[in-house]
Amino acid sequence: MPVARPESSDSRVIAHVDMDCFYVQVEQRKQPELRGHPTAVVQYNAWKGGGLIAVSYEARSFGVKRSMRGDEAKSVCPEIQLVRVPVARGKADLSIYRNAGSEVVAILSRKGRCERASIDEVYLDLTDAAEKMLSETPPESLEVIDDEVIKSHVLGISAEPSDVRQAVREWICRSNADRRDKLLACGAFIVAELRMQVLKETQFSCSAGIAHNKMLAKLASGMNKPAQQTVVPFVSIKSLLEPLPIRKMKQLGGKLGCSLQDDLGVNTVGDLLQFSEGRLQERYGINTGTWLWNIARGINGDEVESRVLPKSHGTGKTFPGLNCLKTIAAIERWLSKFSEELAERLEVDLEQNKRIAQTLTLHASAHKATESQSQKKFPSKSCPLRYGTTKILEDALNLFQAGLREYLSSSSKAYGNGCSGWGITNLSLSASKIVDIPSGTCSIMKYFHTQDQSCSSTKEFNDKEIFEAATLSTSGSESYLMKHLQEPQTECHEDGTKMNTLMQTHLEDESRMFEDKACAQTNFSREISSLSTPVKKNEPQLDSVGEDAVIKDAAGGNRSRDQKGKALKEKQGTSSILQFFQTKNCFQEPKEESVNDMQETTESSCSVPSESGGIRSLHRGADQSRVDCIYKIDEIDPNVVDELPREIQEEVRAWLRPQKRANNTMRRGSSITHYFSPNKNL
DNA sequence: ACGGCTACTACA
DNA sequence: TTGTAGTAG
Repeated sequence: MPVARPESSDSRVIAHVDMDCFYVQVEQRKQPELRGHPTAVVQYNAWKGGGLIAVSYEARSFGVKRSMRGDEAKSVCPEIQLVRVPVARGKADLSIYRNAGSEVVAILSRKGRCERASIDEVYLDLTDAAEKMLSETPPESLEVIDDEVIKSHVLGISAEPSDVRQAVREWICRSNADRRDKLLACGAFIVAELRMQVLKETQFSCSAGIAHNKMLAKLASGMNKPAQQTVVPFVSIKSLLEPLPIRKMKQLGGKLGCSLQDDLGVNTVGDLLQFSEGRLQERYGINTGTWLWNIARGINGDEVESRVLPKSHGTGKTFPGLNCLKTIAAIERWLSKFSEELAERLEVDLEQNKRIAQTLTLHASAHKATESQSQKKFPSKSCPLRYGTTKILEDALNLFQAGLREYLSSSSKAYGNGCSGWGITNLSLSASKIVDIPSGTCSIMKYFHTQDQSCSSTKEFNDKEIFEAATLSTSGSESYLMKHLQEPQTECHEDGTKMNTLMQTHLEDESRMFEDKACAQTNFSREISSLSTPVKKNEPQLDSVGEDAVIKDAAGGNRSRDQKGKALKEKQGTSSILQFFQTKNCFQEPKEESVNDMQETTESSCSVPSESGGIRSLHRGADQSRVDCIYKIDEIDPNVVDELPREIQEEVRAWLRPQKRANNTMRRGSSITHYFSPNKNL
């Protein structure tokens, strides 16, 4: 449900930029011979020529519509060129469009706050830029005005068609105009400029709306397409909205809009004006009621959020009708592909944007197989996200099992895994709760994060530990590196349960110690501690440097590191120390024990049944960390450090150096050891 | 149950 | 916090 937000100002300059049939343009750039021809992008081709997801304007003029099948489009427009969406791992892969969208965002974000609203839509807050222009080079002072500005559509301008251009020119340059209009005029200049830049640098055309808020800008961007822009002056708002069918408004295209029509007889936005705020609140709740009252008047306080990156990554597929998945084996096959794609995208996000995702969620829809399940929805399930394809797969499978168990629980009969009882028609996996890695971690992060895929031993709970690719906590009180790049350890505790109880007391000690001895830290650990989110009182800031850490190659260390290093170097072009860390390649298929091992726990905030029928605790705060990959620190040839970029050489040397720890008895067996000890609860 | 895939927000 | 529902392109 939409919610009302106070309006910070009624003279902001907000733009909504909408790419024209974006997927088509992306394909036309790739294949220029398609330009000018009726073209559509279609995904999958098996059934009736696949479904259209983007249609060029040439094709639209033939009556081709989105959501037609490919065959249908061909019959309406025989010369249409159908371009298939790329397929990877047996499913549609939209990454080329996502990446193209990023190109556009990079340009549009130059002039003000930029919010990526979808793969092909962006909101801009150009208030500051417009005010600057108005004070420095107001439109009335300009001698030449770009044609792209003159071609703007300005709502409410009355002129004969032959005079429109002149009327727009005058509106833009009026020296006695309302300040709000002048700001919008400046916005029109800025947006025209941006759109030209986008065209020049990406070859993509776009349309835009320029108004005083997001809602109006969005409305306007769709009014004149393709490759045009539309301005909504303040005085035109009323006449724009009054006759507008209610369902044209964003957020009112679905059930809410339907309810307004059916229950209140509201067919246009103007019709809404007759209802008091109280009445609307009565019917739709405080928030939505106020929101409705506001939008009827063109009031919308939504801020343009500064966000150019997505808040989540997802991948999934539908399996309609007889294609539904009926066995765990089939589920696993697909989850495996999804895990791969997700891990890949997360990896790119980490590398490019220094962000990590914290939550893995599995969504599914199920076929109704029995009456008892017919109404029941397959529940979605989440758990902490661990990086690496195999870990994601392992967790996803557990989430699925948990969901399935719940889904089937109501049915009178107990269904086995066979081909009985259920069929999955939609399955997807997503990664969310993405947070930035604090700056300063990046230098070293780059060199270690890539170990994820290769680092997937499931004997992890019994191993000594040093690195963890990425794991997470729900507490948010520890640093990223603490969770991911663990210090060498001095001890290995096998009993996670005991450790947990010990931890509580040790944490406080550790916290005090940290404050006292912060300067004794190595560079490496200093970086670690600098990463920490601001320390709250009583929240431990952990720090520990293992003196005699044993770092071993979890793969067994049979090959010399030089061999392994060379092999990887050629393949990946990375420095050898990194390869050393990467080459443990302790790639193992998940073993059942890894799940069956799980002990029952009573304190978990979220428990899912494990395959063995035990309970697997998912959110355990600080105890999330596991470590899989182990190295012998003295196996690292100090010379390879020279191959690292200078900015991290010191960090690594300090870390490799035997620690001088005069007064460090507390460190041995200190809380970090417990903190990162094997945790059988997870 | 053939409009597939993705992603966001609000809410309980 | 996790999970659901609604919305949109």
